[in-house]
Amino acid sequence: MAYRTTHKMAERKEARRQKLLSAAVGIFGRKGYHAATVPMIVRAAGSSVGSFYFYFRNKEDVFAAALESLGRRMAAALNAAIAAAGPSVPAQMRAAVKALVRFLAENPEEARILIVESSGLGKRLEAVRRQVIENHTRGVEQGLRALAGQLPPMDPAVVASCWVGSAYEAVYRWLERAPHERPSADHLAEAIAGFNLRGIGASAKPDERRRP
Amino acid sequence: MAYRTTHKMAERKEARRQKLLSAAVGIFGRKGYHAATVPMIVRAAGSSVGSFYFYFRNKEDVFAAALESLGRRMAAALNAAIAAAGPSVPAQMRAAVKALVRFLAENPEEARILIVESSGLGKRLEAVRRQVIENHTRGVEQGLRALAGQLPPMDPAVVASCWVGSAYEAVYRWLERAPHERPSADHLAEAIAGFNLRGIGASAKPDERRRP
Amino acid sequence: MAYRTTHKMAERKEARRQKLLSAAVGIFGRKGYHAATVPMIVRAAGSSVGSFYFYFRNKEDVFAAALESLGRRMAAALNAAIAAAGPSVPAQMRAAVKALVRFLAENPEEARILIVESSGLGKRLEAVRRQVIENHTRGVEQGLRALAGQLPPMDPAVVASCWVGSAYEAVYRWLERAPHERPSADHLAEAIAGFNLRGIGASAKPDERRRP
Amino acid sequence: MAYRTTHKMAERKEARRQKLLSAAVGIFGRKGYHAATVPMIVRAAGSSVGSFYFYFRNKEDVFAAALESLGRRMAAALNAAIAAAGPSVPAQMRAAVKALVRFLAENPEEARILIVESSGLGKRLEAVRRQVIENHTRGVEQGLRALAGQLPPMDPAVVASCWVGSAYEAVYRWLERAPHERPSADHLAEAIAGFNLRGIGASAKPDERRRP
DNA sequence: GATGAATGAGGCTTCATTCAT
DNA sequence: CATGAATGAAGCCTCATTCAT
Repeated sequence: MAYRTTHKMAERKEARRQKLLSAAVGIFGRKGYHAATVPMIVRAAGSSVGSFYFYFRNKEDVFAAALESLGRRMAAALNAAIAAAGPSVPAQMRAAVKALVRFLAENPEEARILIVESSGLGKRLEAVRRQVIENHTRGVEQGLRALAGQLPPMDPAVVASCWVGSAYEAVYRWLERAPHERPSADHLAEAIAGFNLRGIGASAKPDERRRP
Repeated sequence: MAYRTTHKMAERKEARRQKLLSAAVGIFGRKGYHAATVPMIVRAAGSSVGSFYFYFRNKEDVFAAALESLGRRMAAALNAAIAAAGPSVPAQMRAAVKALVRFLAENPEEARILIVESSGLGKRLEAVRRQVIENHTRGVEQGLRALAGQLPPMDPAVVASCWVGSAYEAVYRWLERAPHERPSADHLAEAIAGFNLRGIGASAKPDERRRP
Repeated sequence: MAYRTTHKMAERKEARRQKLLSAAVGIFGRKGYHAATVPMIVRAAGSSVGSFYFYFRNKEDVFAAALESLGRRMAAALNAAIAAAGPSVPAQMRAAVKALVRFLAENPEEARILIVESSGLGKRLEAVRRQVIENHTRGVEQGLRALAGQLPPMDPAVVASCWVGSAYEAVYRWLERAPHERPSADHLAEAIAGFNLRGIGASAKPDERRRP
Repeated sequence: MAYRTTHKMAERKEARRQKLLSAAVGIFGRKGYHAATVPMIVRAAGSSVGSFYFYFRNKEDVFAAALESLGRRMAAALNAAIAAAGPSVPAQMRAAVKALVRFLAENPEEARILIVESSGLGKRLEAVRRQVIENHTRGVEQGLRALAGQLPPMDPAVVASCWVGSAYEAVYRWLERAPHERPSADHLAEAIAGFNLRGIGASAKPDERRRP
């Protein structure tokens, strides 16, 4: 019976950690890293500072955890979209862009953490943030290399940066607008995908993407 | 009569202000807004806290001043490049991208202020920062509208964001690399310009840009 | 279960607050509001700045708390004296004067806070300070109105001010003298009471106070 | 001619000093000692900090000067009133009260400096302030001693304090009210004088004051 | 494990005062 | 003499982190 109790305890423990983590995401996304305080987070989580420091080494630590969780979830979303897009690399890339936009649009607090509120936080955190973006960029870069022969000559590293940069900036600006006065997330995704696909020299038309 | 020497004094005054301002740019660019402290700035400027608060209302104020100066200088650089590029709009846009990259490559501290080290600035400062980028974006948007008929259909607002986003992100990533292991700024600019011009559906080849 | 010991903790908490508060009273009474610094107070209380700001919002806040506690205790002392003085209003008023003098003589630091060390407190604090005196004055005014028919005609509002002003100033001057070269607090109280009772036209002799 | 120039210069010098001094009175009376800043004062005087420190040793110094000037002018007003009141001591004392009230009512900023804003400013200034009030109190005390035989027995020192305390407090409270909702200064003065004269056991009726 | 009181380093800012022009 | 830029000491306050209960 002991291990069962232990099991439940572990579950509770993890649950509490998650509650703190998601409260932190909310506060960080809304206030930014510096304006967020540990008391704020624990209040939002219905917990206590003591608990906070039991589950996380320090403030930086939750932020990193938030970023990492975000990275995992984003990667999962992208991979799922890519897998569902069939074998055509351009189609995959388009699907990935759309998945990214949808993900960020549905998780605006996390989007803010990734795009806005995590710059300039010092070596450690900047590294974690870049990790997320680098992963993404690297994925794009691979796609580009796979298509190398069929595209105009270009520097894949730079162009991959352009690809993700254009997406993030466009989403950022879109998020800044009041929800009722901005186009749909799908329209946004389409526009970004079009720009990027044309940018790499691939056909930009969504309906033609698998045709010969 | 000594106290009438208003002229030289005004010069010295302005000089001191500039010294503080550029010291602030340096610190902000290197450490970020939050990690930068007023004592750091005044030490770097060879000045004193008292002087600092004589010339600027507060820390936020210098940052805004830095950002504004940066915005002005950047706009000047872009405009000069555009003016020199002749009447072809695509040529102008290409020239602007190259000027932007060159400017940021030559002023890496200011680039960092604008792109990286600016998280959690609070409404006011974030607005000033965005202003700089918005101005830029708006310029691009105008270019796009001017070319409307000759380009594939696209949402100019979104595409303008993509345009500047791709540039900033690519420059950012370029700046992160050690100076000796990165391609030349010109190569970078060329690659970005290529991507962007293709992205909007214009010819991407630099040599064709002025032909009818 | 340890963390359930809420009772003892609450006691300790209140004790700590009280210690800070009374240390503050001491410093404020000795140095005045402006010359008193938070570090001084916490040192006197054997506490820390952090704790100070845990218990009080800011320096103004402690001062207000000190003033309010003082007001309560003073009112209690006056009311007790009045209650013990029997039904004769003049006797009550005399008793109140004596109680006031005794209270201030026994709490010289608080007396200083109330009477002397309180310049330039800003609207908010000055209002709290005046509140204490106003309460007192209002009490006197009520007494005067109760006696209206039996006294020479007078403006009760002004006369009430005179009543309390004479007491505070006399006490202040008395406190300024070195303890060994001043008359007894009782003598002082008697003299003030005599002056004030004569001032309102009531019999000033203590022994006659209850006769018809 | 030289001495004439010197003369004029001395005049100008004195004039500038006076301008600073009266500007200081205004600011001190309105803001209090601590909230008043040297820049504020010099701006109000149309002068400069440099000048300020030429004419006064420091901030404390102007405050003391303001207080001293106030003391002189008040003493002059009281003495004039006393001289005009004829030989009857009670009449003189009544006249002095009325003159005091009138003076303070006509110079509310100075009244604030004397009564409110100069407490708790440290040894030196407190001494200057007390000087002003002590002078006044001493005058009252002398009157009391002159009347000794004709009055009920009382402690002249304490009673003199009561006398001035009642006046200052009543005036203070009167000044706090909005100008349009307070009784006339004369009414105030009459009420205070009545209280005080009764308080020392002298006849309180103004019209009977010179009768045998 | 949970709690929240306690700590103190360190940031921002003000302002009296000085002194070169 | 006038001016106002320059200085820096000192105060208030925040908040990440620790630790006794």
